[in-house]
Amino acid sequence: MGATKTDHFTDKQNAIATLAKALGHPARVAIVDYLLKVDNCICGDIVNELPLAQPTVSQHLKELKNAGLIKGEIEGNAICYCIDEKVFQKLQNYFTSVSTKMEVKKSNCC
Amino acid sequence: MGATKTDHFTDKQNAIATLAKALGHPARVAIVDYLLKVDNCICGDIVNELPLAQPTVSQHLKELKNAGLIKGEIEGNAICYCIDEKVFQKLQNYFTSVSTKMEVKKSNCC
DNA sequence: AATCTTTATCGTAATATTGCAATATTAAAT
DNA sequence: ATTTAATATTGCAATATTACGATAAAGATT
Repeated sequence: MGATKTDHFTDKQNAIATLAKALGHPARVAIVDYLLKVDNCICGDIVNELPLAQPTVSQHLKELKNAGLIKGEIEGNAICYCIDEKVFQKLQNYFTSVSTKMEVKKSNCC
Repeated sequence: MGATKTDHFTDKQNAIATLAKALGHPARVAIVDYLLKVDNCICGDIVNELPLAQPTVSQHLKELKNAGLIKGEIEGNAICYCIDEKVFQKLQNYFTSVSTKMEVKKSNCC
C-alpha cells in the first residue's frame, strides 16, 4: 500500500490535509515567504532565491499551484506567480477555529 | 536523493513545514477534529472513529505527537491524547501574518 | 533565422510515507 | 497468576515524494 485513503474522510478534512501537505516542505514555505516579500509579483528569480536546482523549484511551484496556494500567469517569457489570498484565509480560518474551540473547552485534561 | 534539504532553509521555515506536514494527511486532520469534539480527552476510542487499522492509527498519532500538535499521557492502560493549543496558535499566527501581509500589499498583480 | 532566456517536462535514483498483519507491551480485571 | 483490553512496535509491500541532469518548449533578442 502507501496510497492515502482519501475516500474515507470528509471533503473538509481532505481539503485541509491537501493544503497543509502543500506547505509541508520548507522549500515551499520559502517560496511563499519570498512571494510575500517581493512587491510586484513578477517572480522570475525564485530559482536564484532557493538552494535547489531549477527543475526542483519548478516542481515545488507546480505543487503549490495544484493545491491552489499560488496562482501563475504567463507574462512574456516569464511567469508571474502570486499568492492566492483566499486559500490562505481558508487555512487561517481553520486554525482560528481550532484555537477558539480550545479556548472554549478550558479543559480539565493534560 | 529524495531527502528534504532542511539545512538550507531557516528554522522558521522548517518549523512551519514540519507542522504543516503533520497535518498533511486527512486521517490526522480527522484525529484533530475528534479531539476537538470530545469533551474530556480520554481518547481510547480514536481507533473506532477512523476507517483505519489500529497500527495505522497509532502511527498517525505518533506523528502528530512528534510534531508537537498533540500531547499524550499514559492513564491506566489507556492513553489520554489532547491537542496542544500553543502549537496550533503558532500556526494560526503564521497564517494570520500571511493574510495581513497580503492585505497590506493590495497588490497590482494577478 | 539563430540564439538567448526562462520555465516545464521526462526519466530516474534515493528516500519517505502509508497501511496492515503479526507480535509485543503494559496495566487493569478476573 | 491468567486473562482481557488498549496501545505500541516490528516488518514488509505498495506507493509517493524529493531532487536533479537532460531535454523540450516558447517567447524575447539579436
